[in-house]
Amino acid sequence: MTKGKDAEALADQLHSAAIHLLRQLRKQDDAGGLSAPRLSALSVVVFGGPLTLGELARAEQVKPPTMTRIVTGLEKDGLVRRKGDTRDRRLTHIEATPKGHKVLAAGRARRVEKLANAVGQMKTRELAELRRGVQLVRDVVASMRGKPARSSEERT
Amino acid sequence: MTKGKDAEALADQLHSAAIHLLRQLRKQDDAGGLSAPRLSALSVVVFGGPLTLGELARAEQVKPPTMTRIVTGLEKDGLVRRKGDTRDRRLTHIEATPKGHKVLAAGRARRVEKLANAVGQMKTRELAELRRGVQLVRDVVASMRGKPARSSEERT
DNA sequence: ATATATCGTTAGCTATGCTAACGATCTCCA
DNA sequence: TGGAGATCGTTAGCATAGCTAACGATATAT
Repeated sequence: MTKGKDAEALADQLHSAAIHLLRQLRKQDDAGGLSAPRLSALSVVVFGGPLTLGELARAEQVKPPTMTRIVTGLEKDGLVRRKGDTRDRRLTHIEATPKGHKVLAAGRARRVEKLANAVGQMKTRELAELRRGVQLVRDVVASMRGKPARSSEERT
Repeated sequence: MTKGKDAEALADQLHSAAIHLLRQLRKQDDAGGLSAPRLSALSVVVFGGPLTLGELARAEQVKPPTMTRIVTGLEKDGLVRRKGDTRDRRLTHIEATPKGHKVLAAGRARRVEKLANAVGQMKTRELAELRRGVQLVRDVVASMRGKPARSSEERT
């Protein structure tokens, strides 16, 4: 079946493209003092309202200790705040500061500075195709996340 | 201009999708003892023939010290070999061992185990769209790599 | 009231990325 | 020919991110 071969080649290309894209974007992010994981977490907090640390960890698909450190870093930079919960005092709510909002906006502008240069020169048609491709990648990630991989045998 | 807004939103989604995709894939890679950077470097060596360390670093868009360590790790696992150059003894050529070839193949199979599960269930039409999207991402990365970002003012 | 479960943190490991500085080697030119 | 300067890979040292294991504080259920 050639469909399987296609999937295989596509997997590699997707993998490689993702790696190289992130390496490029990180250069921009670093310039603004925000690493990719921090930026991603901040973005969730800004748009997703206040969250507990555990929720944030799950959203970012990371273990709690890792999120603890990311949040600590963001807090040290004054981008988010920790707030205790009066009802359940085990919980820590994370919320974005005004500075967090500003920095996120600035960071996006900086990233887009480069991407817009490349993407802005694309034809409208290509833009639509790219958007479609991104959506498909999101679907793929979601379905990987949900179900465990079936073995070749089961897949028959 | 709505095109710019589109590009901005698309940049974020692309960024986020790349991060989450790699997080998923890394789980599989780790199972085989190969992290994403090592796998990527090994892949270049296997398919790109013997390379010097510097060439490999440039191919992977990484600084030489970083590549030194990645290669050291791969070498310790018996996946690549360092070979001196008789003419220019400053150079170190990196070549894949038979085991390197085998492990690369196995690693790809493992990744595809999951991706194929998701991708294999896609309609042929969606497969084509995804492939197109990946190609566009590669183009975007390439054009980011080539030219420095022009400022908003210059872009007019 | 006590046992169990949950939440976030700390401690400690490995890996990736960087810059700075160095030793070895090559190249070029006086 | 010989010395200055460039190039290559490595080492050293720093920061970040990911993990597991173990713990203290708090909630919940029996």
